[in-house]
Amino acid sequence: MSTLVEVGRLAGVTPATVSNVLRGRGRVSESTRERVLAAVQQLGYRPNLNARALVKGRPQTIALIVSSIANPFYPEFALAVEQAVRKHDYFLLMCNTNNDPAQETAYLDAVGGSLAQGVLVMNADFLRVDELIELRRRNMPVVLCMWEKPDLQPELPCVAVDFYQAGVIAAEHLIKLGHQRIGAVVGSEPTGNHQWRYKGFCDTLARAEIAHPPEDVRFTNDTIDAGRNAAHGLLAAVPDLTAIFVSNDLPALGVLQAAADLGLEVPADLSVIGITDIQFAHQVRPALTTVSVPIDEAGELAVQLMMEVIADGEKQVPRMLVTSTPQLVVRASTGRVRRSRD
Amino acid sequence: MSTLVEVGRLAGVTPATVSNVLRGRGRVSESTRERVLAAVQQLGYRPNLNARALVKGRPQTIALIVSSIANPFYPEFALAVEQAVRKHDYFLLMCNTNNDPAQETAYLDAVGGSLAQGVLVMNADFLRVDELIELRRRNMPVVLCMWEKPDLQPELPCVAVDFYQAGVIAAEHLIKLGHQRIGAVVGSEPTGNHQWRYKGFCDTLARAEIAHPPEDVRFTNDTIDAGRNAAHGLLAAVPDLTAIFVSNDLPALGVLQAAADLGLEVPADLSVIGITDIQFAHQVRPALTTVSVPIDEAGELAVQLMMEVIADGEKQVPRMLVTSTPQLVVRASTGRVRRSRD
DNA sequence: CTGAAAGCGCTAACAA
DNA sequence: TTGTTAGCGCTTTCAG
Repeated sequence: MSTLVEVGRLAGVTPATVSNVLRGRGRVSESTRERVLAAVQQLGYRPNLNARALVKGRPQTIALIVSSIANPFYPEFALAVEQAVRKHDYFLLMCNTNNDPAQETAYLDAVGGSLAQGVLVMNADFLRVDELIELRRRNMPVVLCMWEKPDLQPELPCVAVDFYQAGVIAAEHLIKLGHQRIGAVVGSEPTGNHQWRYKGFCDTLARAEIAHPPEDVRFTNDTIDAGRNAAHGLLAAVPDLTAIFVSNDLPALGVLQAAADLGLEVPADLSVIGITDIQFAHQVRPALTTVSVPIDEAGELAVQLMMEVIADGEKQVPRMLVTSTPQLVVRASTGRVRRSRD
Repeated sequence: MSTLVEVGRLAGVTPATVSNVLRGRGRVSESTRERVLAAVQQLGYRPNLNARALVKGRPQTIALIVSSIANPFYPEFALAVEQAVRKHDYFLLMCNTNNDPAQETAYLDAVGGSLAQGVLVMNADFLRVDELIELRRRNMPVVLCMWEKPDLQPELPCVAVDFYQAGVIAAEHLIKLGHQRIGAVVGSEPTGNHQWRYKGFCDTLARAEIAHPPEDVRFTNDTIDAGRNAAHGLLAAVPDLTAIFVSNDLPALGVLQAAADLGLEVPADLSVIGITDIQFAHQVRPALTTVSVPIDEAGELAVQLMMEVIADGEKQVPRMLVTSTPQLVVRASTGRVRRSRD
């Protein structure tokens, strides 16, 4: 690993000059520039990013904290974020807390130790928000990535997706198809992450004067297996459901499986709709009808907001960027009510 | 962001002493230790990792280069790597080249500029291996993560998975079920990444004296869509296939879809087997029979090898760590030959 | 247009 | 047991 002074020595100039030609600062004569560039080439010089980060006070790194990359939604988002971050010449540090508070603390400490210039946080739920606010107080830029409630500004800058509206859209679709008894599988606690989606769904049903008694809903986890189990329970308890609203695609895939297990035809016997539109949604059979959320856009906005926050420095006023509205994507898992099951 | 000197000032000692208590080096009296710790607490001090990296010559960061995190296999592996890396107190830098040479070069340059202490490379294929060897010559530890040919040592240290054997296992399973005309969908060029898997398959067929003419194979890409299209073509051209070997789970999922499209019952009309056992393999219906490769183990071995290489310093002898053998996982997509299709 | 010098925050001898 | 010193590789005034 050669250094600036070695390059300088080879080119017969001082390190300062090398630094200048390398970043196009200061006026340098054509001849020295060429000599320097040649030396750089010859030595295969690469600037030491740590040294640079040290003198600049902050590294060219943004951390993305997610609870688990195992959920296929996160990689999709992480990819979007990474691309966006690269456009601004930053690097992405992946931080999987894996729902482990110890990991999370370790990451936050490291980031606080200027391992990164800012933190993008995916699942504010799984993190002790206090720690984030604490971090922010230390002038560490923090941006929340997937705030689910656009009409409620959290204490930190965030990118919001209108998941309430996604719930509304899903419900409207089902209602329009003539469904009158619609079950729900929610991939979180009643007061958890998915509550707004469910609320959008419920409010819409109420507006259409469609009954939705408490036994028609199951609260569970955000996984395929959980979705399948919940659907089994739900369908056993309430056999005359003709449709199920699921708060996320992953459990929706599980509901689809439960239908298959029970010999139910989708959508003839049962319609299923999810939310998010992860890649796999259109790769299962029957392909999943869902309400797509703008993942890439959210990633880009998050990074954009991060850049603003970084630029603003001290006066980090909490701010919210809202993505475009989720969109209905009709595929094969929803259809008109045809007949009641026997 | 407070610094060592500030902490020292508050505790009435010099930065060196603070450094010592913080890392348990040198003998420090109990009383000063306590005073220092209190000061650290009070100021919320976090060591500046850049400064540390600079003086130590290398940061606590390992880079993982993958061609695209969009392929669901990579996140699974990335997760495993991240966990392993954390166990050694390193951080993981995610580097998605996205099959873009410019990105790749940018990453490699950055890593060369000591953004990371070592590089884990997922898809040696997509990278100009020369660049990696060049990097290694600069004393940058490089480890290849998923070498497919255990009996051929590449020029760099690597973790190998016996994919040839995986092909053998898949073929044996199909043969044992009585299949005599077995098609193949390979998710790479004939000389690409998946060639060894396919070779294992072919050799096994030959050993069993089962014919496998060239028209029974399709070479395509490693995606669901590609698998589906290839299967459509294959089944149209060779209708009397009773089973299809697929070199990876993703295209195997596509083959399953093609079967559904064509009204073929799996496995009654057609058996399908994949390789890898990604999470989704058991979450589609019919669940995919596959040959599982030890993803977590590969991740751990890769990191372990990386630690060795880092410790060894100069004398980086190329070395290979081989994971345990892939295992047959029988699910619902393969079965005995029942009848020929009409 | 180029050089000299200081300093980012930390660690690691070596002194005291 | 603690302090002093030097320096990691780079950027950035400020002089020349």
